[in-house]
Amino acid sequence: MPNLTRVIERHIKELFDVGSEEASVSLRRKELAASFGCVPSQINYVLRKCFTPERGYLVESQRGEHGYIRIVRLSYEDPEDRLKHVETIVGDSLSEQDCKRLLTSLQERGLINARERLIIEVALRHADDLGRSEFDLSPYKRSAIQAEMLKRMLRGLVLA
Amino acid sequence: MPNLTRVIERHIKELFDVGSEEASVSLRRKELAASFGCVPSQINYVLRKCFTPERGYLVESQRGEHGYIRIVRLSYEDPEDRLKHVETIVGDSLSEQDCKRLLTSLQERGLINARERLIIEVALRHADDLGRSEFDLSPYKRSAIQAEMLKRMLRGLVLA
DNA sequence: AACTTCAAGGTCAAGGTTAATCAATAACGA
DNA sequence: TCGTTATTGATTAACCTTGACCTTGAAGTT
Repeated sequence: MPNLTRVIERHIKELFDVGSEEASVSLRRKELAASFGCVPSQINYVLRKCFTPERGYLVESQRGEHGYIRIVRLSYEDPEDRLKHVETIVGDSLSEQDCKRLLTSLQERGLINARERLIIEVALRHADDLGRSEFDLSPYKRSAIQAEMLKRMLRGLVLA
Repeated sequence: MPNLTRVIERHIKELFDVGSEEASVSLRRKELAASFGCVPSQINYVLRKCFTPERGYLVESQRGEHGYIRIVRLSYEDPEDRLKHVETIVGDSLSEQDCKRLLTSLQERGLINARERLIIEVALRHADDLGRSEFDLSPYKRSAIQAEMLKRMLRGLVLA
């Protein structure tokens, strides 16, 4: 028997499929857990593990009576290859120059637009600022952090 | 039967819509409560929960005879005002919850879209991850870093 | 003007319901 | 075996609803 987390992940993804065009699904944590015979917090584990922004999902929830968990999908599944492509380009560390070149290239190919690029550049710059002035990190370490951050941001986006 | 709070929230928001661009609506607590068959303090709960500054609203009221409650929808017309509003709400540090509320509100008003929100959340998450697991920062410090990063990311977007 | 009335709205805490978190443990895979 | 991933359950936090009690302020009364 495959592990429960995978089963639940697949089940949730199927909920998206039946709604074909549906970009979000709602569920009740307690019921879902009951239907899989597991403890409710198992659902949180699956969400934290598989339905992250980095994978193109946003999760919102409500407690109390009429509580729910809603999962919004912003991208279609299984663009693993494109994803790999991005990771290869970014690598483990990249210079400011490389970063700019990459973003320009993505923008030219229509994978991101000007506003999206702006957010990304601001975030990376801030991380770099902090790394230098607050934590006194080496240039290499800072560029490694930027690379990781860039990959995460692109992961969720490039899929769509 | 969806929960009462949501129903009342939606009802109040519709009052804004019918007034087409009206910046505020007035209502009487007792009457509104009666029309929904609930206790008057339920109205206060809805106001406290749904019509807060981070969601883009202000509430003022008058007691005594001829009392009333007025709900003002903050104007997002002027870019400078929007920026000021964002900076006020974010401040030096803000909870995960307030962050989500602000982003939701900005998204509802069309100031950011889902993809933009996704990048923002990824960047904040990554900063938080790093702060915790790599640099062992206190929760307050992490939230301060996230606040600064959020303000920077929104600055360019909100002014556009 | 000072006082009283009383019709508004405000506050708070209790009680029930549901989701999130976290740390400990178990299971798995290299 | 060792490190990662999965699972669990106890605790915590968030949400909704209600109702008892408090505060304010306009209008009437003296």
